[in-house]
Amino acid sequence: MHRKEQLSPTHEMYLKVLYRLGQQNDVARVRDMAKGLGVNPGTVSAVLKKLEQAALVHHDRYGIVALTSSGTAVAECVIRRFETIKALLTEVLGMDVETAEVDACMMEHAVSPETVNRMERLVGLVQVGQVDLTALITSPIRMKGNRCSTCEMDNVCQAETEIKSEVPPKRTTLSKSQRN
Amino acid sequence: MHRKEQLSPTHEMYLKVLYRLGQQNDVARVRDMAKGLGVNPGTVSAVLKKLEQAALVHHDRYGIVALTSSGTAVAECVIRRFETIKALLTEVLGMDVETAEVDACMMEHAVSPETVNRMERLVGLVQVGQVDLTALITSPIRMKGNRCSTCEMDNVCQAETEIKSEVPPKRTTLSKSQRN
DNA sequence: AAACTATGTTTGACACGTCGAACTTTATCG
DNA sequence: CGATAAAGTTCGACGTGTCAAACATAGTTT
Repeated sequence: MHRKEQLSPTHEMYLKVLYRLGQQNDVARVRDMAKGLGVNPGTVSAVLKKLEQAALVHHDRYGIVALTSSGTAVAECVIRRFETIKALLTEVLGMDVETAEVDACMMEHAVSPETVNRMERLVGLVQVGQVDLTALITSPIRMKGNRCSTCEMDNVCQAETEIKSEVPPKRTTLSKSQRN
Repeated sequence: MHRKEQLSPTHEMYLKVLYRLGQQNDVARVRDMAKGLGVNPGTVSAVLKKLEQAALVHHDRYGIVALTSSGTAVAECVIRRFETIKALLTEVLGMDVETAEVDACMMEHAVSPETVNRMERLVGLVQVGQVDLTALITSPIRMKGNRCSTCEMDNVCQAETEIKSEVPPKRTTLSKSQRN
């Protein structure tokens, strides 16, 4: 079974935007994509050519753009990854939606299928109320080494080497094994 | 406060490898980096030039390569991200180490500082035994939409459109931005 | 239909990260 | 020391993704 070329993050983004546009506007045009991607129309034209060669989109000159069935499948896959990561960030880690979306949009191209599956499950558990970590995670009790909030500010990180341990034992939600 | 240029994933990788080499071998040379990065020595030479301009490494012609102090700081930051994500994947989601490392290596360039902080905290909670999700996450009970394990195999995803739901609607933050 | 405006395409240029091959230095060995 | 090997650099080339500007087409107006 020949494994297909891995799509670049860029191409995944193009497909994702195209999918969203299809949902919203029913049809998508080059200009919409350019807008949605924050990119030059000329660039869209160029990329569309490749996407068409890969049979992921249909696009006749000066016409509308549409996903093929495999393009749709890929887009849905990307969107699933995005939504899963976003949900993990907001619902499990308690991040704000804006940051979560930015992060998810970068991470969505980097996760393996199995990771997505497990993330999805974790999110499900939280949504179902079986697990609630937000309080714990966002509580003011800081753990050692937890101090990189301005990390990327200037690409310098205050992190220390000994990052682990030092949490007050305050058991809450289901814990099955304590190996400490 | 002028925010520094964001480093490319590539540059972050170069710094990370350099850091690791310094730890292991005490000194690092171009050939080591090339090996560690799976890349041509000529490429390393080229990239090193930029890294040097950015004052992240020292490198005199035909000599050894070393991180500057800011290079070291960046490398430590990247490594912290890597270790955090890896720990999340293995210890929280129960992934195998190999996959976790591959995933973490891609994701490490995509997470915001705050996300890392929270991931770190979650990992801490699990390590301390306050939380244990592995059994739940990996249990055979499959949830709806949890079905993309072969997703990237051929870039086609079996995921259905209705991936969500079946879980009590606990939040509604969804329909905020549609361009992501 | 002619003009004008929206939209889309092409072209030439560029930065990045990469390669392979030719060349240069440095190191080592006989 | 001088020859040879190992390591590093440079050079020319390439694919990707991007832009701006020139050009082409389609769609509306009048």
